[in-house]
Parts: sequence; C-alpha cells; structure tokens
Amino acid sequence: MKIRVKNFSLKHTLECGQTFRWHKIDDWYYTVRENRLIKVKQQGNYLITNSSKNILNYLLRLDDDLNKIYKKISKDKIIKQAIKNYKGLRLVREDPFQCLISYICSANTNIPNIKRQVLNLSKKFGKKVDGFYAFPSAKRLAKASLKQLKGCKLGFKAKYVLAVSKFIASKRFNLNRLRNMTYKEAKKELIKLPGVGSKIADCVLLYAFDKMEAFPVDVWIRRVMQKYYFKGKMISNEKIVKFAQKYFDGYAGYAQEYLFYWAKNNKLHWSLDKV
DNA sequence: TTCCAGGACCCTG
DNA sequence: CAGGGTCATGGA
Repeated sequence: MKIRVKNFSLKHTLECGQTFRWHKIDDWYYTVRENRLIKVKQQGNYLITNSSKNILNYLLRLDDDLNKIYKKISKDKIIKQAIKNYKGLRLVREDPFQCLISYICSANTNIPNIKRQVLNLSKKFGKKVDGFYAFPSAKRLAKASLKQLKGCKLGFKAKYVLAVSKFIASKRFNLNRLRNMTYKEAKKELIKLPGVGSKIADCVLLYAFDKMEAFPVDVWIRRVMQKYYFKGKMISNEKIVKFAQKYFDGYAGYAQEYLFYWAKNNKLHWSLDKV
C-alpha cells in the first residue's frame, strides 16, 4: 500500500536514536508490533508499506502539524539549525512496556549497545514473526532468571528489568493507567519503579504516552543546553527541564529530539563547552 | 590503557 | 539539595 505524506522523513524519524527496534535492510525498515511484522520505506512523498495508513499515522505521528510545531519552537538559531537539518523528523509512539524496558537498558551506555540489549531480549524471550522477533511481554520477562537477563548483556540493569517486569506482570503497577494522568502525576508514578529516574521517565512519557512537555536530559542534551542556553554555567537537570518546558511552550519534547540529534551529530563535547 | 555512552542509586557534607 | 563513587558492557 502507498501512503502520501508531507513534511516527513522516515530516515530521521527512525534513525535519530529515539527508537531501538526498527531494522533497516536495503531501503526497508522492519519492526514487529502486536505480533505482526511491519515493513515500510519512503519514496519521496510516499510511504510504501505492508501495513495500513491508520497504523503508520499512529506509530509515526503523521498527523502532527509539524509546521505549527516548528513555529512554536523556533526561538533561536540553534534550534532553527537543528530543524533545518532534520526536517521531517517526528516523534514516535512506542509500545509502553517495550519503551520502558528499552530505556531502563539505556542507562550509562550508548545507542548501539541499547539496540543490542533489546535485540538480545527479543531473540531470547520474544515470539518469532516472519523471521523477526517481537519484544517479549512483561509476563514472559517476569519469568526470566537474573542469569538469563545478564546473558542478554544487560549488566547491572538486569535486576531492574526483572523487578519492573514483575511489578507489571503482577499488576501491582499498571502502565496503561499513566495514559490518562497528567505529565506530573505520571512521572511521579514512573519514578517509583526501580531503575527509573527523571530522565528515563521523561523518555517513556514522551515516546509512549504522548506527554509532549517531557524533556529527557541525557549527556548530549545537557551539553547543548548548558552551552547555548545557560552560557556554560553548571545547572541541575531539573532546572533544565523547567526552562525548556517554558521556553518551548508545550512542545519541549519535540525540541528535545531535534537538539539531541543535532548535538550528537555535531559531536558536541565538554572540551568545546569550555571554550 | 583509559575514557565514554540517551543514568540511577547510594552515601556524604 | 549538590557532589561524588559505583555499576557491566563494548567501542574508540
């Protein structure tokens, strides 16, 4: 099926580092969602896919009015440059459990390692679907042993993944309930989970629960914010979050994604900050 | 060899 | 509340 799109870049959307379960083979991107294989590629203003318009609209936020969002967040030359470089980058809508576990795995490591960890989990515990692997359910991961999880190279995060999976599988923690909460309420709940702090909670709220005011602060965002928005001054993560939420006026999450990709691709490092 | 990566947690002062 | 050490893993 062929879907007309405008103001959309599949490449930037899937390769900017917000999502870890799309595999690129030639021009096609593959993932498994709800135990079904989805494949998609972009040709100019069209997406070619075996899926449906509704599903891709949902997963890739094709209905977001990007021009309106650009207008809201284009407040300075840094963010303008990032928007210009990555035009068409959209946030994604991830499965909440997959998103939560993926970002728990993201602690103190890099994107290739995160991808490796979630792929290992999928291969070991997920269902095989047309040659690819679904991300395992909470129920399945809750039955895993710590040794098996460490075998997936999760390192010190294995215990968090196991504990969180057990909380969710046992229904002592209801992930779906977060969808109807405010950003603040939902964040307060997420942070109660072991291995989940402010940054990972913001990632889950942004990529899985539509909380556009979430502003995950990782090392790259810290660098770009500290250098260009706080004159190099050391500042707490919470102050960065609060500043961004006010400054980017309801769309901090979108601004964050562009700034993150920009900082990372420009190899922004501390040595440059100190100039 | 040392440093770093989409951090959280624990302990100190 | 801020600052530092620690935790597994793999690439530069």
